[in-house]
Amino acid sequence: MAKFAEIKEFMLSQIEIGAWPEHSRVPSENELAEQFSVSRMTARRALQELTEQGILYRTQGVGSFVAALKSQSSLLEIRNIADEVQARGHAYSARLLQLTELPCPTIIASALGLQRNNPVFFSLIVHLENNLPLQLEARYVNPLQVPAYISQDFSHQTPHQYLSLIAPLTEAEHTVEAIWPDDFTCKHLMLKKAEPCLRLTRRTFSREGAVSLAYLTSPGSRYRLGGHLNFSLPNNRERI
Amino acid sequence: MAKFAEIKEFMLSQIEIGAWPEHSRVPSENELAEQFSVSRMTARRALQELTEQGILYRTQGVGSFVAALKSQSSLLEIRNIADEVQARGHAYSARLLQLTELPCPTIIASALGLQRNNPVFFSLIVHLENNLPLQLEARYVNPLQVPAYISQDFSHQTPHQYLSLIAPLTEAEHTVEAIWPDDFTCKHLMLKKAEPCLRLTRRTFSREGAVSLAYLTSPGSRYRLGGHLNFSLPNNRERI
DNA sequence: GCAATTTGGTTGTATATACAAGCTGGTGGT
DNA sequence: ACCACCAGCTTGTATATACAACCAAATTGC
Repeated sequence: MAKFAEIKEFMLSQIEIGAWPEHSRVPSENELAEQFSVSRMTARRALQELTEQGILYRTQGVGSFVAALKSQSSLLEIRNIADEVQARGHAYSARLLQLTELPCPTIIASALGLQRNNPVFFSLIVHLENNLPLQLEARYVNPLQVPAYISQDFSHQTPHQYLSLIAPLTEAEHTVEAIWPDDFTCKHLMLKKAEPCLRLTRRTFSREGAVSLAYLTSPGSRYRLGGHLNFSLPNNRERI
Repeated sequence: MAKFAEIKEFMLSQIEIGAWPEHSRVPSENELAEQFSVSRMTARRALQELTEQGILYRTQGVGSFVAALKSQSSLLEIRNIADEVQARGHAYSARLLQLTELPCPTIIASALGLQRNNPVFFSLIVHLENNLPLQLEARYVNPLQVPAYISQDFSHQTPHQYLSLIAPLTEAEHTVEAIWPDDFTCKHLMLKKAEPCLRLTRRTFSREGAVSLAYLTSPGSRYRLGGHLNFSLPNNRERI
Protein backbone atom coordinates (compact mmCIF):
# COMPACT_ATOMS: atom_id res chain seq x y z
CA MET A 1 0.00 0.00 0.00
CA ALA A 2 1.18 3.48 -0.82
CA LYS A 3 2.42 5.58 2.05
CA PHE A 4 -0.22 8.26 1.78
CA ALA A 5 -2.84 5.53 1.88
CA GLU A 6 -1.36 4.11 5.07
CA ILE A 7 -1.62 7.50 6.70
CA LYS A 8 -5.23 7.78 5.60
CA GLU A 9 -5.98 4.35 7.03
CA PHE A 10 -4.42 5.32 10.30
CA MET A 11 -6.35 8.54 10.54
CA LEU A 12 -9.62 6.90 9.60
CA SER A 13 -9.11 4.29 12.31
CA GLN A 14 -8.43 6.96 14.89
CA ILE A 15 -11.62 8.72 13.94
CA GLU A 16 -13.55 5.50 13.86
CA ILE A 17 -12.58 4.34 17.32
CA GLY A 18 -13.34 7.77 18.68
CA ALA A 19 -9.78 8.67 19.58
CA TRP A 20 -10.25 11.75 17.46
CA PRO A 21 -13.75 13.04 18.09
CA GLU A 22 -15.69 15.37 15.83
CA HIS A 23 -14.21 18.85 15.47
CA SER A 24 -11.05 17.83 17.28
CA ARG A 25 -7.74 18.80 15.86
CA VAL A 26 -5.72 16.24 13.96
CA PRO A 27 -1.93 16.28 13.56
CA SER A 28 -0.57 18.93 11.25
CA GLU A 29 1.15 18.15 7.98
CA ASN A 30 4.55 18.46 9.60
CA GLU A 31 3.63 16.30 12.57
CA LEU A 32 2.31 13.53 10.35
CA ALA A 33 5.36 13.80 8.14
CA GLU A 34 7.61 13.23 11.09
CA GLN A 35 5.53 10.48 12.70
CA PHE A 36 5.42 8.48 9.50
CA SER A 37 8.87 9.45 8.29
CA VAL A 38 7.57 10.84 5.03
CA SER A 39 7.83 14.20 3.39
CA ARG A 40 5.36 16.90 4.15
CA MET A 41 3.91 16.59 0.65
CA THR A 42 2.99 12.99 1.27
CA ALA A 43 1.38 13.71 4.61
CA ARG A 44 -0.38 16.58 2.94
CA ARG A 45 -1.86 14.28 0.35
CA ALA A 46 -3.45 12.11 3.01
CA LEU A 47 -4.99 15.15 4.69
CA GLN A 48 -6.06 16.50 1.35
CA GLU A 49 -7.88 13.40 0.23
CA LEU A 50 -9.65 12.96 3.54
CA THR A 51 -10.78 16.55 3.21
CA GLU A 52 -12.13 15.92 -0.27
CA GLN A 53 -14.04 12.98 1.11
CA GLY A 54 -15.61 15.21 3.72
CA ILE A 55 -13.90 13.43 6.61
CA LEU A 56 -11.84 16.44 7.61
CA TYR A 57 -12.00 20.16 7.18
CA ARG A 58 -9.03 22.46 7.10
CA THR A 59 -8.43 26.15 7.61
CA GLN A 60 -5.36 27.88 6.38
CA GLY A 61 -3.31 29.19 9.25
CA VAL A 62 -5.27 27.20 11.81
CA GLY A 63 -5.20 23.45 11.28
CA SER A 64 -7.09 20.35 10.23
CA PHE A 65 -10.10 19.01 12.08
CA VAL A 66 -12.45 16.06 12.10
CA ALA A 67 -15.70 16.88 10.31
CA ALA A 68 -19.10 15.97 11.68
CA LEU A 69 -19.70 12.40 10.67
CA LYS A 70 -22.83 11.89 8.69
CA SER A 71 -23.26 9.61 5.84
CA GLN A 72 -24.28 10.97 2.58
CA SER A 73 -25.85 9.44 -0.41
CA SER A 74 -27.06 10.82 -3.60
CA LEU A 75 -30.55 11.24 -4.74
CA LEU A 76 -29.55 11.51 -8.31
CA GLU A 77 -27.06 8.80 -8.48
CA ILE A 78 -28.83 5.84 -7.11
CA ARG A 79 -26.07 4.31 -5.16
CA ASN A 80 -25.75 1.02 -3.55
CA ILE A 81 -25.68 1.44 0.19
CA ALA A 82 -23.11 -1.31 0.59
CA ASP A 83 -20.68 0.46 -1.71
CA GLU A 84 -21.35 3.68 0.05
CA VAL A 85 -20.46 2.29 3.43
CA GLN A 86 -17.41 0.51 2.14
CA ALA A 87 -16.26 3.63 0.36
CA ARG A 88 -16.08 5.22 3.76
CA GLY A 89 -13.81 2.42 4.87
CA HIS A 90 -16.43 1.05 7.23
CA ALA A 91 -17.76 -2.44 7.65
CA TYR A 92 -20.97 -3.15 5.81
CA SER A 93 -23.29 -5.92 6.81
CA ALA A 94 -26.92 -6.75 6.29
CA ARG A 95 -29.52 -8.62 8.24
CA LEU A 96 -32.28 -10.31 6.30
CA LEU A 97 -35.45 -10.20 8.32
CA GLN A 98 -37.91 -11.46 5.81
CA LEU A 99 -38.10 -12.72 2.24
CA THR A 100 -41.52 -13.97 1.29
CA GLU A 101 -44.28 -13.98 -1.24
CA LEU A 102 -47.48 -12.39 -0.09
CA PRO A 103 -50.78 -11.20 -1.47
CA CYS A 104 -50.35 -7.77 -2.93
CA PRO A 105 -51.79 -4.88 -0.89
CA THR A 106 -53.83 -2.39 -2.84
CA ILE A 107 -51.35 0.45 -2.73
CA ILE A 108 -48.50 -1.74 -3.84
CA ALA A 109 -50.61 -3.23 -6.59
CA SER A 110 -51.32 0.13 -8.12
CA ALA A 111 -47.72 1.23 -7.80
CA LEU A 112 -46.38 -1.86 -9.51
CA GLY A 113 -49.20 -2.36 -11.95
CA LEU A 114 -50.32 -5.66 -10.45
CA GLN A 115 -53.67 -7.06 -9.46
CA ARG A 116 -54.63 -6.82 -5.82
CA ASN A 117 -53.92 -9.98 -3.84
CA ASN A 118 -51.91 -11.46 -6.65
CA PRO A 119 -48.54 -12.64 -5.37
CA VAL A 120 -45.84 -10.08 -4.82
CA PHE A 121 -42.36 -10.56 -3.39
CA PHE A 122 -41.45 -8.77 -0.24
CA SER A 123 -38.08 -8.39 1.41
CA LEU A 124 -37.13 -6.71 4.64
CA ILE A 125 -33.49 -5.96 5.30
CA VAL A 126 -31.51 -3.94 7.79
CA HIS A 127 -28.32 -2.41 6.44
CA LEU A 128 -25.62 -1.88 9.04
CA GLU A 129 -22.50 0.25 9.12
CA ASN A 130 -20.00 -1.00 11.67
CA ASN A 131 -22.84 -3.04 13.14
CA LEU A 132 -24.94 0.02 13.69
CA PRO A 133 -28.25 -0.05 11.82
CA LEU A 134 -28.17 2.54 9.07
CA GLN A 135 -31.23 1.81 7.06
CA LEU A 136 -34.32 -0.35 7.07
CA GLU A 137 -35.24 -1.45 3.60
CA ALA A 138 -38.73 -2.74 2.91
CA ARG A 139 -39.11 -3.69 -0.72
CA TYR A 140 -41.90 -5.02 -2.90
CA VAL A 141 -40.82 -6.63 -6.13
CA ASN A 142 -42.79 -7.43 -9.23
CA PRO A 143 -42.60 -11.24 -9.60
CA LEU A 144 -43.46 -11.09 -13.27
CA GLN A 145 -40.27 -9.24 -14.00
CA VAL A 146 -37.97 -10.77 -11.44
CA PRO A 147 -39.24 -14.30 -10.78
CA ALA A 148 -36.02 -15.45 -9.14
CA TYR A 149 -35.97 -12.64 -6.61
CA ILE A 150 -37.30 -14.81 -3.86
CA SER A 151 -34.53 -17.37 -4.11
CA GLN A 152 -31.62 -14.95 -3.80
CA ASP A 153 -29.14 -14.77 -0.96
CA PHE A 154 -29.28 -11.17 0.17
CA SER A 155 -26.64 -11.50 2.84
CA HIS A 156 -23.93 -11.14 0.20
CA GLN A 157 -25.67 -8.93 -2.30
CA THR A 158 -28.08 -6.10 -1.81
CA PRO A 159 -31.44 -6.25 -3.58
CA HIS A 160 -30.39 -3.18 -5.47
CA GLN A 161 -27.29 -4.89 -6.83
CA TYR A 162 -29.28 -7.90 -7.87
CA LEU A 163 -32.05 -5.94 -9.47
CA SER A 164 -29.59 -3.83 -11.40
CA LEU A 165 -28.26 -6.95 -13.00
CA ILE A 166 -31.57 -8.57 -13.78
CA ALA A 167 -33.70 -5.64 -14.76
CA PRO A 168 -31.64 -2.74 -16.04
CA LEU A 169 -32.85 0.46 -14.51
CA THR A 170 -34.42 2.90 -16.89
CA GLU A 171 -36.27 5.19 -14.59
CA ALA A 172 -36.73 5.98 -10.96
CA GLU A 173 -39.11 8.00 -8.89
CA HIS A 174 -38.39 9.33 -5.46
CA THR A 175 -40.15 10.81 -2.54
CA VAL A 176 -38.39 12.00 0.56
CA GLU A 177 -40.16 12.52 3.83
CA ALA A 178 -39.32 13.22 7.42
CA ILE A 179 -41.35 10.87 9.57
CA TRP A 180 -41.82 9.49 13.03
CA PRO A 181 -40.65 5.92 13.03
CA ASP A 182 -43.18 3.42 14.25
CA ASP A 183 -42.36 0.88 16.96
CA PHE A 184 -41.37 -1.75 14.46
CA THR A 185 -38.92 0.58 12.74
CA CYS A 186 -37.50 1.80 16.02
CA LYS A 187 -36.84 -1.73 17.07
CA HIS A 188 -34.97 -2.73 13.97
CA LEU A 189 -32.99 0.47 13.70
CA MET A 190 -32.15 0.08 17.38
CA LEU A 191 -33.43 3.51 18.23
CA LYS A 192 -33.78 3.93 21.95
CA LYS A 193 -36.44 6.51 21.55
CA ALA A 194 -38.21 7.92 18.57
CA GLU A 195 -36.17 10.37 16.54
CA PRO A 196 -36.83 11.96 13.17
CA CYS A 197 -36.20 9.60 10.32
CA LEU A 198 -35.71 10.10 6.64
CA ARG A 199 -37.87 7.92 4.51
CA LEU A 200 -37.00 7.61 0.87
CA THR A 201 -39.66 5.96 -1.20
CA ARG A 202 -38.27 4.76 -4.47
CA ARG A 203 -40.06 3.20 -7.37
CA THR A 204 -37.88 1.83 -10.13
CA PHE A 205 -38.74 0.95 -13.68
CA SER A 206 -37.18 -1.10 -16.35
CA ARG A 207 -38.14 -1.24 -19.98
CA GLU A 208 -40.98 -3.59 -19.12
CA GLY A 209 -42.53 -1.39 -16.49
CA ALA A 210 -42.41 -1.02 -12.73
CA VAL A 211 -39.93 -3.32 -11.05
CA SER A 212 -39.99 -2.55 -7.40
CA LEU A 213 -41.17 -0.20 -4.72
CA ALA A 214 -38.83 0.35 -1.82
CA TYR A 215 -39.21 2.15 1.47
CA LEU A 216 -35.83 3.12 2.82
CA THR A 217 -35.92 4.45 6.34
CA SER A 218 -32.88 5.87 8.09
CA PRO A 219 -32.41 7.74 11.37
CA GLY A 220 -31.84 11.41 10.77
CA SER A 221 -28.82 11.31 13.04
CA ARG A 222 -27.05 8.70 10.99
CA TYR A 223 -27.96 9.38 7.44
CA ARG A 224 -28.56 12.08 4.99
CA LEU A 225 -29.08 12.33 1.31
CA GLY A 226 -26.97 14.41 -0.95
CA GLY A 227 -27.19 15.17 -4.58
CA HIS A 228 -25.43 16.97 -7.25
CA LEU A 229 -27.15 18.39 -10.22
CA ASN A 230 -25.67 19.77 -13.38
CA PHE A 231 -27.58 21.90 -15.77
CA SER A 232 -26.28 21.74 -19.25
CA LEU A 233 -28.34 24.67 -20.46
CA PRO A 234 -28.29 28.07 -18.85
CA ASN A 235 -32.00 28.63 -19.06
CA ASN A 236 -33.71 25.68 -17.53
CA ARG A 237 -34.46 27.59 -14.38
CA GLU A 238 -38.04 28.02 -15.53
CA ARG A 239 -39.03 24.81 -13.89
CA ILE A 240 -37.29 25.75 -10.73
CA MET B 1 -5.70 32.96 -9.97
CA ALA B 2 -3.40 30.08 -9.20
CA LYS B 3 -1.56 28.52 -12.11
CA PHE B 4 -3.15 25.11 -11.80
CA ALA B 5 -6.55 26.81 -11.85
CA GLU B 6 -5.67 28.62 -15.06
CA ILE B 7 -4.82 25.35 -16.70
CA LYS B 8 -8.12 23.90 -15.53
CA GLU B 9 -9.99 26.86 -16.95
CA PHE B 10 -8.27 26.46 -20.25
CA MET B 11 -9.02 22.77 -20.47
CA LEU B 12 -12.63 23.26 -19.45
CA SER B 13 -13.06 25.87 -22.13
CA GLN B 14 -11.60 23.57 -24.75
CA ILE B 15 -14.03 20.86 -23.75
CA GLU B 16 -16.91 23.28 -23.58
CA ILE B 17 -16.45 24.67 -27.07
CA GLY B 18 -16.04 21.18 -28.43
CA ALA B 19 -12.40 21.49 -29.41
CA TRP B 20 -11.76 18.43 -27.31
CA PRO B 21 -14.64 16.00 -27.88
CA GLU B 22 -15.62 13.13 -25.64
CA HIS B 23 -13.04 10.39 -25.28
CA SER B 24 -10.45 12.41 -27.14
CA ARG B 25 -6.99 12.60 -25.75
CA VAL B 26 -5.91 15.71 -23.89
CA PRO B 27 -2.33 16.94 -23.56
CA SER B 28 -0.12 14.91 -21.28
CA GLU B 29 1.31 16.23 -18.05
CA ASN B 30 4.59 17.05 -19.73
CA GLU B 31 2.95 18.75 -22.68
CA LEU B 32 0.81 20.94 -20.45
CA ALA B 33 3.81 21.73 -18.30
CA GLU B 34 5.70 22.99 -21.28
CA GLN B 35 2.80 24.88 -22.84
CA PHE B 36 2.08 26.75 -19.64
CA SER B 37 5.68 26.98 -18.47
CA VAL B 38 4.98 25.26 -15.19
CA SER B 39 6.39 22.19 -13.56
CA ARG B 40 4.92 18.80 -14.29
CA MET B 41 3.49 18.63 -10.78
CA THR B 42 1.44 21.74 -11.36
CA ALA B 43 0.11 20.51 -14.67
CA ARG B 44 -0.59 17.22 -12.97
CA ARG B 45 -2.72 18.92 -10.37
CA ALA B 46 -4.97 20.42 -13.00
CA LEU B 47 -5.45 17.03 -14.65
CA GLN B 48 -5.94 15.42 -11.27
CA GLU B 49 -8.68 17.74 -10.14
CA LEU B 50 -10.53 17.54 -13.42
CA THR B 51 -10.41 13.78 -13.06
CA GLU B 52 -11.84 13.95 -9.56
CA GLN B 53 -14.63 16.10 -10.92
CA GLY B 54 -15.41 13.44 -13.48
CA ILE B 55 -14.44 15.66 -16.41
CA LEU B 56 -11.51 13.50 -17.45
CA TYR B 57 -10.42 9.94 -17.00
CA ARG B 58 -6.85 8.79 -16.99
CA THR B 59 -5.06 5.51 -17.53
CA GLN B 60 -1.55 4.91 -16.36
CA GLY B 61 0.75 4.36 -19.27
CA VAL B 62 -1.79 5.57 -21.78
CA GLY B 63 -2.97 9.11 -21.23
CA SER B 64 -5.79 11.39 -20.15
CA PHE B 65 -9.10 11.64 -21.95
CA VAL B 66 -12.31 13.63 -21.93
CA ALA B 67 -15.05 11.75 -20.09
CA ALA B 68 -18.54 11.31 -21.43
CA LEU B 69 -20.83 14.12 -20.45
CA LYS B 70 -23.08 13.37 -17.56
CA SER B 71 -26.54 12.23 -18.47
CA GLN B 72 -28.98 15.00 -17.97
CA SER B 73 -30.86 14.25 -14.84
CA SER B 74 -33.97 16.12 -14.08
CA LEU B 75 -34.39 14.62 -10.70
CA LEU B 76 -35.38 16.73 -7.88
CA GLU B 77 -36.06 19.61 -10.14
CA ILE B 78 -35.54 22.61 -8.07
CA ARG B 79 -38.96 24.04 -7.77
CA ASN B 80 -39.96 27.44 -6.73
CA ILE B 81 -42.03 27.04 -3.64
CA ALA B 82 -44.35 29.86 -4.62
CA ASP B 83 -45.22 28.16 -7.90
CA GLU B 84 -45.64 24.91 -6.12
CA VAL B 85 -48.15 26.31 -3.69
CA GLN B 86 -50.05 28.17 -6.37
CA ALA B 87 -50.12 25.05 -8.52
CA ARG B 88 -52.10 23.46 -5.73
CA GLY B 89 -54.57 26.30 -5.95
CA HIS B 90 -53.60 27.62 -2.57
CA ALA B 91 -52.63 31.07 -1.44
CA TYR B 92 -48.94 31.74 -1.27
CA SER B 93 -47.45 34.41 0.90
CA ALA B 94 -44.08 35.15 2.43
CA ARG B 95 -42.87 36.90 5.52
CA LEU B 96 -39.47 38.54 5.44
CA LEU B 97 -37.85 38.24 8.83
CA GLN B 98 -34.39 39.48 8.06
CA LEU B 99 -32.30 40.83 5.20
CA THR B 100 -28.87 41.95 6.25
CA GLU B 101 -25.19 41.93 5.57
CA LEU B 102 -23.11 40.15 8.16
CA PRO B 103 -19.56 38.87 8.66
CA CYS B 104 -19.24 35.50 7.01
CA PRO B 105 -19.12 32.50 9.36
CA THR B 106 -16.44 29.94 8.63
CA ILE B 107 -18.72 27.24 7.27
CA ILE B 108 -20.50 29.60 4.95
CA ALA B 109 -17.21 31.06 3.81
CA SER B 110 -15.89 27.71 2.71
CA ALA B 111 -19.16 26.80 1.02
CA LEU B 112 -19.31 30.01 -0.97
CA GLY B 113 -15.60 30.42 -1.54
CA LEU B 114 -15.39 33.61 0.48
CA GLN B 115 -13.02 34.80 3.17
CA ARG B 116 -14.14 34.40 6.72
CA ASN B 117 -15.66 37.54 8.23
CA ASN B 118 -15.88 39.23 4.87
CA PRO B 119 -19.38 40.53 4.26
CA VAL B 120 -22.05 38.09 3.14
CA PHE B 121 -25.74 38.69 2.57
CA PHE B 122 -28.22 36.83 4.68
CA SER B 123 -31.97 36.54 4.29
CA LEU B 124 -34.52 34.80 6.43
CA ILE B 125 -37.96 34.18 5.05
CA VAL B 126 -41.01 32.15 6.01
CA HIS B 127 -43.05 30.78 3.13
CA LEU B 128 -46.72 30.26 3.88
CA GLU B 129 -49.45 28.25 2.24
CA ASN B 130 -52.91 29.53 3.13
CA ASN B 131 -51.24 31.44 5.94
CA LEU B 132 -49.81 28.29 7.42
CA PRO B 133 -45.98 28.28 7.56
CA LEU B 134 -44.63 25.78 5.09
CA GLN B 135 -40.96 26.46 5.00
CA LEU B 136 -38.30 28.49 6.73
CA GLU B 137 -35.67 29.68 4.31
CA ALA B 138 -32.30 30.85 5.62
CA ARG B 139 -30.06 31.89 2.78
CA TYR B 140 -26.52 33.16 2.47
CA VAL B 141 -25.67 34.92 -0.76
CA ASN B 142 -22.31 35.74 -2.29
CA PRO B 143 -22.21 39.54 -2.50
CA LEU B 144 -19.51 39.49 -5.15
CA GLN B 145 -21.87 37.81 -7.56
CA VAL B 146 -25.14 39.37 -6.51
CA PRO B 147 -24.36 42.80 -5.09
CA ALA B 148 -27.94 44.04 -5.37
CA TYR B 149 -29.40 41.15 -3.40
CA ILE B 150 -29.69 43.18 -0.25
CA SER B 151 -31.86 45.85 -1.82
CA GLN B 152 -34.54 43.54 -3.23
CA ASP B 153 -38.13 43.34 -2.14
CA PHE B 154 -38.72 39.73 -1.29
CA SER B 155 -42.35 40.04 -0.42
CA HIS B 156 -43.31 39.82 -4.08
CA GLN B 157 -40.51 37.66 -5.40
CA THR B 158 -38.75 34.76 -3.80
CA PRO B 159 -34.97 34.89 -3.48
CA HIS B 160 -34.83 31.93 -5.74
CA GLN B 161 -36.72 33.70 -8.49
CA TYR B 162 -34.50 36.71 -8.21
CA LEU B 163 -31.27 34.74 -8.16
CA SER B 164 -32.33 32.77 -11.19
CA LEU B 165 -32.59 35.98 -13.15
CA ILE B 166 -29.34 37.51 -11.99
CA ALA B 167 -27.02 34.55 -11.84
CA PRO B 168 -28.11 31.79 -14.19
CA LEU B 169 -27.92 28.48 -12.44
CA THR B 170 -25.43 26.04 -13.80
CA GLU B 171 -25.17 23.61 -10.98
CA ALA B 172 -26.75 22.69 -7.68
CA GLU B 173 -25.87 20.51 -4.79
CA HIS B 174 -28.36 19.11 -2.34
CA THR B 175 -28.40 17.53 1.01
CA VAL B 176 -31.55 16.29 2.66
CA GLU B 177 -31.75 15.60 6.36
CA ALA B 178 -34.35 14.79 8.93
CA ILE B 179 -33.76 16.98 11.93
CA TRP B 180 -35.20 18.20 15.17
CA PRO B 181 -36.19 21.80 14.75
CA ASP B 182 -34.68 24.18 17.27
CA ASP B 183 -36.81 26.62 19.23
CA PHE B 184 -36.30 29.36 16.73
CA THR B 185 -37.47 27.20 13.86
CA CYS B 186 -40.44 25.90 15.84
CA LYS B 187 -41.52 29.42 16.54
CA HIS B 188 -41.43 30.59 12.98
CA LEU B 189 -42.99 27.47 11.57
CA MET B 190 -45.65 27.75 14.27
CA LEU B 191 -45.07 24.23 15.47
CA LYS B 192 -46.81 23.66 18.76
CA LYS B 193 -44.32 21.02 19.72
CA ALA B 194 -41.23 19.66 18.06
CA GLU B 195 -41.87 17.37 15.14
CA PRO B 196 -39.53 15.88 12.57
CA CYS B 197 -38.56 18.36 9.91
CA LEU B 198 -37.02 18.00 6.52
CA ARG B 199 -34.06 20.21 5.95
CA LEU B 200 -32.88 20.67 2.41
CA THR B 201 -29.47 22.29 2.15
CA ARG B 202 -28.91 23.64 -1.28
CA ARG B 203 -25.82 25.19 -2.74
CA THR B 204 -26.15 26.74 -6.16
CA PHE B 205 -23.49 27.68 -8.64
CA SER B 206 -23.26 29.87 -11.64
CA ARG B 207 -20.44 30.04 -14.11
CA GLU B 208 -18.51 32.28 -11.75
CA GLY B 209 -18.72 29.94 -8.79
CA ALA B 210 -20.90 29.45 -5.76
CA VAL B 211 -23.84 31.83 -5.57
CA SER B 212 -25.78 30.94 -2.50
CA LEU B 213 -26.25 28.47 0.28
CA ALA B 214 -29.79 27.92 1.50
CA TYR B 215 -31.22 26.00 4.39
CA LEU B 216 -34.84 25.14 3.72
CA THR B 217 -36.62 23.67 6.70
CA SER B 218 -40.15 22.27 6.52
CA PRO B 219 -42.27 20.31 8.92
CA GLY B 220 -42.49 16.68 7.91
CA SER B 221 -46.25 16.79 8.26
CA ARG B 222 -46.64 19.57 5.73
CA TYR B 223 -44.02 18.99 3.14
CA ARG B 224 -42.20 16.41 1.18
CA LEU B 225 -39.86 16.27 -1.71
CA GLY B 226 -40.46 14.42 -4.88
CA GLY B 227 -38.29 13.66 -7.79
CA HIS B 228 -38.17 11.84 -11.02
CA LEU B 229 -35.14 10.46 -12.72
CA ASN B 230 -34.77 9.24 -16.25
CA PHE B 231 -31.92 7.20 -17.51
CA SER B 232 -31.45 7.68 -21.18
CA LEU B 233 -29.22 4.69 -21.65
CA PRO B 234 -29.78 1.29 -20.17
CA ASN B 235 -26.23 0.87 -19.06
CA ASN B 236 -25.12 4.09 -17.57
CA ARG B 237 -25.29 2.78 -14.05
CA GLU B 238 -21.67 1.83 -14.29
CA ARG B 239 -20.15 5.21 -14.73
CA ILE B 240 -22.34 6.69 -12.08
C1' DG C 1 -5.15 49.85 29.47
C1' DC C 2 -5.17 49.35 24.69
C1' DA C 3 -3.89 49.13 20.02
C1' DA C 4 -0.33 47.97 16.71
C1' DT C 5 3.18 44.81 15.60
C1' DT C 6 5.79 40.76 15.67
C1' DT C 7 6.36 35.90 15.87
C1' DG C 8 5.53 31.18 15.18
C1' DG C 9 2.76 27.71 13.46
C1' DT C 10 -0.42 26.22 9.90
C1' DT C 11 -2.18 25.42 5.29
C1' DG C 12 -1.66 26.69 0.12
C1' DT C 13 1.04 26.91 -4.13
C1' DA C 14 4.90 25.85 -6.96
C1' DT C 15 9.28 23.74 -8.48
C1' DA C 16 12.83 20.25 -9.68
C1' DT C 17 13.91 15.73 -9.28
C1' DA C 18 13.78 10.71 -9.00
C1' DC C 19 12.04 6.33 -9.57
C1' DA C 20 8.05 2.95 -10.07
C1' DA C 21 4.33 1.07 -12.75
C1' DG C 22 1.83 0.41 -16.82
C1' DC C 23 0.80 0.48 -21.83
C1' DT C 24 2.18 0.54 -26.85
C1' DG C 25 4.71 -0.22 -30.69
C1' DG C 26 8.83 -1.57 -32.85
C1' DT C 27 12.87 -4.55 -33.10
C1' DG C 28 14.97 -8.59 -33.20
C1' DG C 29 15.48 -13.59 -32.78
C1' DT C 30 13.64 -18.01 -33.56
C1' DA D 1 4.81 -16.01 -38.86
C1' DC D 2 5.26 -15.71 -34.25
C1' DC D 3 6.96 -14.57 -29.83
C1' DA D 4 10.08 -12.26 -26.52
C1' DC D 5 12.05 -8.31 -25.46
C1' DC D 6 13.01 -3.54 -25.12
C1' DA D 7 12.56 1.54 -25.79
C1' DG D 8 9.81 5.29 -25.11
C1' DC D 9 5.97 7.22 -23.77
C1' DT D 10 2.29 7.71 -20.19
C1' DT D 11 0.57 8.24 -15.29
C1' DG D 12 1.58 7.27 -10.15
C1' DT D 13 4.24 7.96 -5.93
C1' DA D 14 7.58 10.25 -3.15
C1' DT D 15 11.06 13.68 -1.68
C1' DA D 16 13.22 18.18 -0.52
C1' DT D 17 12.72 22.80 -0.88
C1' DA D 18 10.95 27.52 -1.18
C1' DC D 19 7.86 31.03 -0.48
C1' DA D 20 3.04 32.95 0.10
C1' DA D 21 -1.20 33.51 2.72
C1' DC D 22 -3.36 33.24 6.83
C1' DC D 23 -4.46 33.03 11.80
C1' DA D 24 -3.80 33.25 16.80
C1' DA D 25 -1.37 34.52 20.53
C1' DA D 26 2.38 36.92 22.51
C1' DT D 27 4.96 41.06 22.60
C1' DT D 28 5.79 45.72 22.17
C1' DG D 29 4.86 50.71 22.08
C1' DC D 30 2.18 54.35 23.50
